Formats: sequence, C-alpha cells, structure tokens
Amino acid sequence: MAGVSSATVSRVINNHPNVRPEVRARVQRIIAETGYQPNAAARTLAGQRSRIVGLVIPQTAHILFTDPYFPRLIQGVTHACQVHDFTLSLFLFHAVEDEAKLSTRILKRQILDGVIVTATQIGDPLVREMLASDIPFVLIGQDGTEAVSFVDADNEAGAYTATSHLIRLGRKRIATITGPMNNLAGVNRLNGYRNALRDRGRRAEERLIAHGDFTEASGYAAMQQLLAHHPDAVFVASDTMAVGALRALHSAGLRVPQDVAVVGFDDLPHSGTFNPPLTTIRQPIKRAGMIAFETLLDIVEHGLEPPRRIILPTELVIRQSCGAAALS
Amino acid sequence: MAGVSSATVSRVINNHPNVRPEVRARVQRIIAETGYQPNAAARTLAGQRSRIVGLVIPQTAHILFTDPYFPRLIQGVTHACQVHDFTLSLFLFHAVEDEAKLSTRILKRQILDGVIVTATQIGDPLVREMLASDIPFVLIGQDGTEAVSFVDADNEAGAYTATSHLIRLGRKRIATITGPMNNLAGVNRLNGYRNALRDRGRRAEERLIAHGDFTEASGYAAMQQLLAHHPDAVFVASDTMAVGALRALHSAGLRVPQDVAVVGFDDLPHSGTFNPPLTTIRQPIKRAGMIAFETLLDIVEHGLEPPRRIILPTELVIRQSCGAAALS
DNA sequence: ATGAAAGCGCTAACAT
DNA sequence: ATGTTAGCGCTTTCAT
Repeated sequence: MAGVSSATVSRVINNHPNVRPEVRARVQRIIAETGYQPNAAARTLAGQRSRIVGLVIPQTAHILFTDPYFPRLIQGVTHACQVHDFTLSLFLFHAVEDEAKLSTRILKRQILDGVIVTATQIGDPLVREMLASDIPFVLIGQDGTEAVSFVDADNEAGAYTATSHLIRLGRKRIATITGPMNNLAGVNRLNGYRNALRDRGRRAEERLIAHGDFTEASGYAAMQQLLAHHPDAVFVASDTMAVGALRALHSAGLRVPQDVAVVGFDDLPHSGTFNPPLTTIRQPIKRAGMIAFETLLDIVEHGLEPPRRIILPTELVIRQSCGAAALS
Repeated sequence: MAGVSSATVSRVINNHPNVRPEVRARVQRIIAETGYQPNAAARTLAGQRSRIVGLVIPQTAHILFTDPYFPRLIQGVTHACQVHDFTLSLFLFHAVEDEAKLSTRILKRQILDGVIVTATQIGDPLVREMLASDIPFVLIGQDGTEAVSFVDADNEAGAYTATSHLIRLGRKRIATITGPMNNLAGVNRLNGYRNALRDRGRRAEERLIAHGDFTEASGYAAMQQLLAHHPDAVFVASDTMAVGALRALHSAGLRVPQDVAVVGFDDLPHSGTFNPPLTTIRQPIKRAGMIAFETLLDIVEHGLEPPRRIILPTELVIRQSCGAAALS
C-alpha cells in the first residue's frame, strides 16, 4: 500500500477523474516500481468486462485454414487487440460437433466481451446462435443475414474490375472459377463477373463458369474442366485457386498470359512470386481484421444498434499473368 | 436452485466424490435443463486455475507467420485445447517492443495457466523472461537452454536422412540451403547434412552451403547464389524455401530433378502439388502442437520438474523432385 | 477527493 | 454426504 485505500488505487488504474494529481502520481510510481498488475479474473468478476474477445473460425473453414488468408487476418486482429490492450482467444472448430459447444462453453461462461466470426456460409447456424445469445459480435464477410454487423471486402466490385480488365485487354472467351456458392463472397464475385460482361453487351456463357471451393485442388480441377471450352482468359475467385489453375494450364502446355490470361483475387503474400507473377484483386485482409476488432469494440462500448455494415475497397494489382504488362 | 446448496452444485460440477449419486443426477438434470454454465471469471478467482493457455509467437516469426507451418501448429494446439476443455489465447508479436509487454500484461495478470512458445531463436530473451516468472511453459522447438521443457522434431536425423537419400541416388555435388543460424532447427538441419556427407567419406564444401531464413525469397536468393557452383542436388531446410529454390532453378532453365535434385523439409500441405511434387522430410507439425499442449497440461498439474524433453521422429516422403521415382 | 464496505460467483476448509 | 462460511482481488456505490 502506498498510503491510500484500494479504492483509490482502482481509480488511478481506471483513470477515474476524482483523484488528486499528486496522489495519482505517487500511486503510479509505486505501481511502476513494484510491477504491480491487477488480477484479470478479479477485474472481470467485479467489473463485468474481461477484455478478451474471441475469434471464431467455423468448421467449414477447416480445410482452408492453411491458406495464407487466415494468418493475415489473425495478424490484423491481434494487432488491434495489442493496441487496445485486449487478449484474443482463438476458437477453431475441427468438426461440426465442436460447434455445438460454442454456445455452452464459449458464450455462456461470460469470458468474452465479444466475438469476431469469419468465413461463414450463407445462413450459418453459428450466426443464428450468436444472434440468440445477444453477445456483441461482428462478422468478417457476410452470411446474408440482415441486421448483423460485418466487415467485408467489396467482392462484387473487385470481380467486376478484374473481368473488365480482361475485356479491355481484348480477351474474347473469358471464363471464371468461382468460390463455393454457399458463401456470399463466392456468389458476389460471380455476380461481379457476370455484370462486367453484361455491361459490355456480352452474355456469360455457362460453360465458361466452373465452381471451386477456394482450395488449390479445386482450382486445378475447375481449370481442367474449363480447358475443354478453350477460354483465352480466366478470372479466378481466389489466389489459392489460381495456383491450382496455373498448374493445370502448365500441365496442358498452355502459356500464361499468351494463351490464357489469369487474374486472381486476394493478393496473398506470395502471389507476386507465382509463375508468372499473378495479376490479382487486392483486398485488405489485415486491415479487415483490425477494423473488425475496432467495430466490435465500438459495439461492446456503445451498444448493438444500429448494425455496422462496413465494406472495404479492393484494387487491381497488375503483374504478369494478365498480359497487360507485355502490352505497355 | 435444485434443493441443494451451492457447495453441492460445485461438487457435482467438479466431480468431487462426496455426493450421493441420486443428488448428483438431480443436479445434473437441472444443469442440463437450465443450460447453466459456471462463470469462468469467478472460478478462476476462487480456484486459481483459468483453463486458459497462451500460444506465444515471437516477433522474429512475424515474417514467417503466413507460412502454412503456423496454421498447422495452431490446429494441433486448438484441437488439444478443445479436447481438454481449455481455451487458447494467441499472442502474436508484431514488433520487438511488444515483447516487453509479455511479462507485465500477460504473465503477471495471472490469466494463463501456462504458455506454449514457438519459433524461438537461440537464447531467446523471451525464454529467459518466462523462466524468471516461473509460469509453466513449453517450447515448440528448442532455444538451446537446458532445463527447459520442449517438443521438437528430430531435425538432425531428418536432414541426415534427406542428404543420405541424395547421396544414395548418386548425386555428387550436393548443396544445402540452410535455415537461419540463430535458430536451433536451422543449425541442427545443417549438422544433419554435414554428418551424412562425413559418414560417407565426403567433406561438406562450404561453397555449397547457402544460408536462408526460412522465407521463400531467401530460398530463391540462396539458390541463385549456389548456381555458380553447379550443384546437382540440394537439400533445402524448409519447404517454403524450396518453393523459392524451385523458382530460381526454373528461371535458370534447369530441370528438376534431371539437372538438380531437390529435397525439402516440413511436408507442408501443398508440397505435394509443387512443380515437380516435392520430395521432403515430413515432420508432424500438428501433432507437435497437440503434444506441446498435453505436456504443458502435465506440467501445470504435476509440477515443473523434471523438464520434459520430447523429440518427434521425421520421415522421408519421396515424390518427384529428387529423381528417385524415375529410377524405380 | 478519499475511505469503508458490499458484492461479483465461485471454491474449499470446516462443521455437522 | 451436505450445508455454512470465509475468502479469491477487484470495482463501485455510499458516506464523509
């Protein structure tokens, strides 16, 4: 004790106004000298705030988890946590059964001030559960539910830009490899592709649309399937699938970009080192993670209403795989 | 209330023996019906156990964090946490300054029952700090400190196997791209390489040893450097660096495995889809994460002494890049 | 501006 | 085998 009551120490730590500056300074000195840190459990119990948020990654994302997308996202969220002196807890579901534990183990124990949920499918039961529990939460990406706060990239605009770019380069048979159709990012990127063609008086040919699931293997399979219809360009809805597509193209002896131009989506850390370096739509993954946290914090502190709906811009990053570099 | 005191409820929840079976059943029924979950903060405060462990990833690993190695590891740790009803908190350091917060923010607040630390450098100050704080912790990998519990792959044996394999295939000028020399995995893999050559009466040529830092870019640079000395094989100390090495080889117009055989280390999820598919040393990354957690749990429950030192076996996975497949 | 005291929801030691 | 009670270390009224 530094000559004051524990109540005063508490006021100092929590920056309450009613403390004489000189007392405050003295207490702070003692804190620094002794290396005192308040016990987190006691604060949580007394104050009803844990300063812990959860990052929930559903089972559907399990196979995607080694994709560099998630590390980037985690970097963003942890960085924001760091800045605001929050702790991040990770909930990674390995099987569908695990998700049943979400409500009991995670939500009802009141350890979390809020939750960030990522990579949901359309109408994800996880989201319904969260909604029912009235815990503050924000989605990264959308699940199609109205009145849910989210941070998302402008998937449709990004896909539109990518496809327009290929049209502008004079490509005639522009195919696409989509994401999963039970995922709104997958759907929106396909919409962007369709709209870009439509706005230039072309109709999307169904044979030039192949579905993937955001994995590299699915990109490979989808590209092989498209080959039969001789595309001269392909917009791939994720960079990871683009890796697979490039492999399929190489195996078939086709040159990129001369025979087939390729544009991806994501701009992952290694996309610039693909062979050839990948032209792609950059989405600010790390920033999305940071903004998701900050939005969540705002909700925790100022209430759930109205739902925050944040859409982040994307940009076209031109490298070699689209053939534009060769022209200029 | 189900007709009993809170103490009895507590006994039921914590599986204390002294409860009549019929009372226990009744209480459990009520718990199930009401969906009651004990408040985690109160339990922690009263019981001195939080059932939360931390996973600490130092700043030195920041640039490596998008490597699929970390997701695998995280999958292992979260899976084990799931099974034992623990929660995982992630501490990812973005800058050296952040690490200063480890002790104050993380260790002294007593939120964590224990900590798993990964990817340390030799003599990492982080480890010294943990040691000083007497919190239970285990390393994934080693930092060279004696009397510290760790789980590690048998890096030296793995590298020895890889190099021996290349020798057996008749390669004469076997180079290596190493990991960083301030990292014990890097050092041990180099030792394995040297020993394999020595045991077959060869001397490692210093010109055929190029240093990398486990990033793809460093693998590319190191391979370019080695090219001047005309290796006919190269053991690359990580699959991610092998991607870079393969790129350098392709750019130089060399064929893999005909001109240069390549063997990697890790067996990351995508290593089988490289061009050509990569022969590599598989280390059980996910399992290392699980075992690290279980070892930590053992330490938390049964004390720090003696330090657990666990070394996991590796295995050679033969694919196309080493040229063995072509021979058989 | 500060201190005293109640209480957050549990666990554990002590009675019975 | 079960209930009673005293904390765990804070925050937050309520006095002063």
